[in-house]
Amino acid sequence: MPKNCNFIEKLREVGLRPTKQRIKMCEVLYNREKTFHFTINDLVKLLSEKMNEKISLATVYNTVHAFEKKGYLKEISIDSHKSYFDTNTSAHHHFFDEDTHELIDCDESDIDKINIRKNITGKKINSVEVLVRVASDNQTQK
Amino acid sequence: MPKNCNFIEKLREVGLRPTKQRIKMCEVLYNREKTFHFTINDLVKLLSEKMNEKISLATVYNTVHAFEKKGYLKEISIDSHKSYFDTNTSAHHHFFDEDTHELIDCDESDIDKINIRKNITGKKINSVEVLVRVASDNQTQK
DNA sequence: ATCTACATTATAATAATTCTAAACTGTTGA
DNA sequence: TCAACAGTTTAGAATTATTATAATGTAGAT
Repeated sequence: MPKNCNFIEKLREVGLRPTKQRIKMCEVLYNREKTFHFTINDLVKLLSEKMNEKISLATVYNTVHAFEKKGYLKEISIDSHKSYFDTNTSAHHHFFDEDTHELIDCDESDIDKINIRKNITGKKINSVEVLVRVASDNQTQK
Repeated sequence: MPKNCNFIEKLREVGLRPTKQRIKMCEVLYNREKTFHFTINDLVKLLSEKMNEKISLATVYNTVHAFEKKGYLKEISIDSHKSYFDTNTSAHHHFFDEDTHELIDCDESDIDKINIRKNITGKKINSVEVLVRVASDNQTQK
């Protein structure tokens, strides 16, 4: 979703009713310079800061999943304890900083096209994703 | 860990006390032809089938994590709801069958070496992993 | 303005995992 | 051989993330 677009129209287009909770979520998610990586927890915190009224946890889950289904958000698998989401829904790869638990997008040019030689009969490839785990260089201490 | 090796010695080597639970777990995990992908739930089921006495869930968690820390098992991130583990601890990539929720190892030759052009200052690359999601080819129906 | 279908909400339920404290068991060394 | 200790196992409680439920609220069409 583009920055500062008409969120009400955007929501209507995909058949989501533009409620004030959803509009607020759009603003928090998409009105920013860079793409945004977050967990549900991050998002709930941000929302309760930026909203005067409180928003129900269930609504955040429901809306995030609705957005995911409509292609406004993408889920990223990094660790098994939490779900991470990404406002950049195009096919792209990630760095994951194991010190800070931060996700960083890769540009197209950062990683060469992946060439898959294996073929599984009767199955088609849905996605190919690379996760590069990085950590502080000087881990010798500790 | 090699198949049919002396698990008692292996466990001692890394400072784990060879209890009967741990030895049984080694047998279930490593005495097989191919590498084994599993969730904690899979493992608990298998163990309770193959053991006369029951094994505590907590013990399975503890031991899996002990094995992971010692490098006998590797955790794989696929979906955020469950932890998957792999008895193949070398660097390798995976196919994930979204229909059956099965993990399949890639051989060295299945995917070309990944070339990372990006560099994050002060951080070193710990791992580079590719996950290829596949699903049934004829998804037109339904 | 009213109606209706869909949304939101608080709360309960579930699922995966971790914690806890007591009982148990390999191992070490007398 | 056996006592003692440190590391393990255990059942169950606690925690955390997520989903389900059912009552209430609200956007949008008539």
